[in-house]
Amino acid sequence: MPRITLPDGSERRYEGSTTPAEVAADIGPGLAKSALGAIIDGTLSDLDTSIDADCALALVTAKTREGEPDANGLFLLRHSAAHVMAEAITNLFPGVQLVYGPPVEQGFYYDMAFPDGATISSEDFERIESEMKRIVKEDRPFTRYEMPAGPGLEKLREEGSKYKVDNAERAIEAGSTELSWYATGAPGTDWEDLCRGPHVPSTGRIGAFKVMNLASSYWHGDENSDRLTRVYGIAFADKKQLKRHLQLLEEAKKRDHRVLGKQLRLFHIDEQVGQGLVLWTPNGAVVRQQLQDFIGEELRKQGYDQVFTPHIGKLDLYRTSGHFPYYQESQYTPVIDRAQLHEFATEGCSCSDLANKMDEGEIDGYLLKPMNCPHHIRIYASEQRSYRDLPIRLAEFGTVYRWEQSGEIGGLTRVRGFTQDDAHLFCREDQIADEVRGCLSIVKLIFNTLGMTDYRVRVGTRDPDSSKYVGDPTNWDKAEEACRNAAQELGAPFSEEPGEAAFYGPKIDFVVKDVIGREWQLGTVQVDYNLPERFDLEYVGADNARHRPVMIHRAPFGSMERFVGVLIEHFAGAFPCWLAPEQVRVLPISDKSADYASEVLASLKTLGIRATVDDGSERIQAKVKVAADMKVPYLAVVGPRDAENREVSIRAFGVDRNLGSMDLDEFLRTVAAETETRGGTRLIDRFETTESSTAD
RNA sequence: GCCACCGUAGCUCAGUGGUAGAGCACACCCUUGGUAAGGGUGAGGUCACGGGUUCAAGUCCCGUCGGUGGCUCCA
Repeated sequence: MPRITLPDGSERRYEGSTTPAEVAADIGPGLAKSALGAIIDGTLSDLDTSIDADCALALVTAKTREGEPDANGLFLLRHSAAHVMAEAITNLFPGVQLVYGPPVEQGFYYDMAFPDGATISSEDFERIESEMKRIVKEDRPFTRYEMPAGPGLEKLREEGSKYKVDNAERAIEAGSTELSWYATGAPGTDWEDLCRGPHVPSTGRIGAFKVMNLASSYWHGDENSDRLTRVYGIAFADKKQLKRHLQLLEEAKKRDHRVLGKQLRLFHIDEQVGQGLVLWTPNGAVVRQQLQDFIGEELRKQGYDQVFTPHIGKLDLYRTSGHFPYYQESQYTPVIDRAQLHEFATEGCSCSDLANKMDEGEIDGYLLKPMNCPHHIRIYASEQRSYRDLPIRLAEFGTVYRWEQSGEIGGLTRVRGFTQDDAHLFCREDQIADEVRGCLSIVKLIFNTLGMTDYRVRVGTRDPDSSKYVGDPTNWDKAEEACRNAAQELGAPFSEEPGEAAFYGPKIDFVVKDVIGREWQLGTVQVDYNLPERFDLEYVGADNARHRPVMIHRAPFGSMERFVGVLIEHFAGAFPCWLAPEQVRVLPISDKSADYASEVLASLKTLGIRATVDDGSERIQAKVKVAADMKVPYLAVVGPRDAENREVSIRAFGVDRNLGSMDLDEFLRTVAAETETRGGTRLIDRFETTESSTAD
């Protein structure tokens, strides 16, 4: 006699076994109609799962009470939609082998292997969708059936589905004694798929869906294994939600830093220069420079020393650091002495001979630096260091070059040449905790100033079962503890990921999302026991003996390229006044106010404010529109009335009206103060406004 | 690197094997106006590049370069 506890605490008793569907029907016909699945003692389950014992039960519907899509409801819908899509594709493309089709954050996908010669393209999406519509319209029930592991495997082998056999074997290895299938309709006659479930009750419950795009993937994610075709789709409970989702995607496109980068002329990537090599145009250069000034100022306050180092270094340097031998495939090919190269050529040396000689150190070329640390290390090693000198903090906006795979490059977020806000701290063991904390305090300050609160922190610690790590385990424990504590103090969501430490030390990573939901690692703080060893670094201790310092690598924003890319999307291109390429645009009403306009402009420039004047012959409406398109924070409209009173009429980006006039000197002072305080005080706060963010 | 799609004016994009198009931007002229585009005229093209098929290619085929989405990778 199961006793069922509902989320509100109420209880229901049943004679013999029951199902969530029955419970839903008992609660009300509306719920019975809208229920998609159930959570039984915390496990998401089918609506017709039989309940024989006491349990806690929550029914899952497509929407929460607030009318938002329910995460579990979406999971069920999308998982089920994946089946429907797979059936549709199987019907349309005979011979397709199914691999794996889970729901994911942005919808669902199904991996499949097409028979030799067969291909699918986005032109097929419409056909697939019509076929899916047919299946949905038939409203066939998702029917689960189970078989013991042995016969189940036998069945799959007979069907010749290599990938499904593999899936089943993995499930059995993981402890399953039974395999389950879901038929869309009647087992034996209708389409079916090996699947753990759960699913919505019937295909008709999938209210709205769309096949989104195609991609390739590898079986087991292994590039040496079979290449699979992955078809992505999205599903919602109703058409309205789907429409909203597609609209949001459109909106997101407008925030895309690649789109805004062109529109606002922030940067340019040129085919003739090279893939993944960013040209910072004047507007973007302002944003970057402002950030660098900000970061640099904070670093000086925290006792960092600025250094500059060249873009290349001897190959041997990177042999010592280990970069060249271990990460060769992600570096640009070394630059080799012309005479030496010529000599080898006349000897008839082959390319592979050359590569070998390079590996073995018989050729000493130069490498475009993949990291800044070796140069900074040589600065540390250039003088005798005492324990009293530590910590030594060497900072540089250092440009590094990495040979990223061509398919991975794009926009500002993944490039081949980038400038890190890099620094290396050389310290004593007992200073690690303080130094790590110091690194994070800069991150916190800058993220707060920019209003970037939507980031998460990963703490990578070592895998206790592995022996790949260098350094003393008790020191590791201390360093990990320092990272953990510092991350916690930061106040952002953080996760500890055992096994994610580098072999040379634990690390803290900062991760943000872009407009299309992709996560990007920005900065990192890494404790390093390895490089000081490799370079035989030392300092003289209070005991007059030589000791090994510990290094901390830290680039809290990762690279200026990626960070500015993320920042463009964060602000949707509408930078706060202190960062904006153009802070103020002066708009004369007509030629009659041209003289006053140039006077205003000159005053702004004298104060170092980035300003321009729009002295075209357009009407003021057009000038306002054009300035709004460029997302200029403040517009100073000047006409005869303003000139007479030595005032300007102010308009701010995001506020769709004239804010009124202000005394010219006061305006100048206020904008200058806003710039100086990096938004600490703002001109706009002097007006009663409700800022809208949808001004474009 | 792999799979799919894409590359036409400065930008955003139409274009059915048969004369290269639009809007915006740009130049010039008219308009001198008070807060999200006044009006006119004009200039602007090796249709990414290289081959091929065809009487004829922006359009079809192959290759290269570049872009987009995903996979893999990211010290």
